[in-house]
Amino acid sequence: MPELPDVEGFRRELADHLPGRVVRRVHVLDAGVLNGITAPALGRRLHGRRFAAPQRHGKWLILPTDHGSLLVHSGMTGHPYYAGAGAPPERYERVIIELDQGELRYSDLRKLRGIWFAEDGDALGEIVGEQGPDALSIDRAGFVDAIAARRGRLKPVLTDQAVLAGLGNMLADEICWRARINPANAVESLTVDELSSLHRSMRSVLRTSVRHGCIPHFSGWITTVRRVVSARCPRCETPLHHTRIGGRGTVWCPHCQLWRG
DNA sequence: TCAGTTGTTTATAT
DNA sequence: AATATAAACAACTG
Repeated sequence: MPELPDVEGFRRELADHLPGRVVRRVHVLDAGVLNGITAPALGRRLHGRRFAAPQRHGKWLILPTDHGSLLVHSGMTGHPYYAGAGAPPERYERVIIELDQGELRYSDLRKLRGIWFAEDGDALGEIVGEQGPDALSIDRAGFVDAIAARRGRLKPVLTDQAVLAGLGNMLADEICWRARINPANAVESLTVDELSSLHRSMRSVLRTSVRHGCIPHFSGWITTVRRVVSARCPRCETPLHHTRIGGRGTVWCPHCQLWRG
């Protein structure tokens, strides 16, 4: 599930509870979510540390303390959250960090990504890898700069975190559909107007999604019907096409989003 | 039983 | 150097 809007929702929730909290004890229920650090070492690093305000870049959640940062990438199924002490556990709880008030928890069904610890900014940069500008805050000129220098098909470029950080498979389809551009079109083929339209669609889709903490299931959104068999375009009723672009399931309207290679 | 899945990395090929 | 593809990671669901 987690793309930029979900992670921003996690950040918002933690921002209400985490700043100022001090780590009392770390319980690693499943070390499979830890990366580059053992459970005892994580306990030593975090013990007594005080959390500051949580931050986000793309799909990365950054939880700074007074010495080093906890980094969380939720993969497809991860959920970092704050819980009052004694709150019932989620189904796939993996880590519980006891605080002086309440707990910071991480649950994750599939464990595709997980948790890292960065001692400093250099370590953080190594862990998150090359990241483009955050999709939520980029302006039109920055968007065009990031996208237009690339070649290849539009969708894989939009979802490349080194180009633009935060967009995932579903957001990319929603944005392309909103902008009436085929996700398989070559980036080189995009006109100035189409790039502007893409940026406008991205802003609009992100703003609404961030407000909801996820891509909303509204009628009039293509995401809502992407898994429905024989689904039709919410705009023109043409049967939607399903294909695979860049190895990912992709849905688009053959009438609204003309293909030109 | 088998295909598919909202994310990313790695290896291999073009 | 960039881009494309497939497989792998893990644990489900239909």
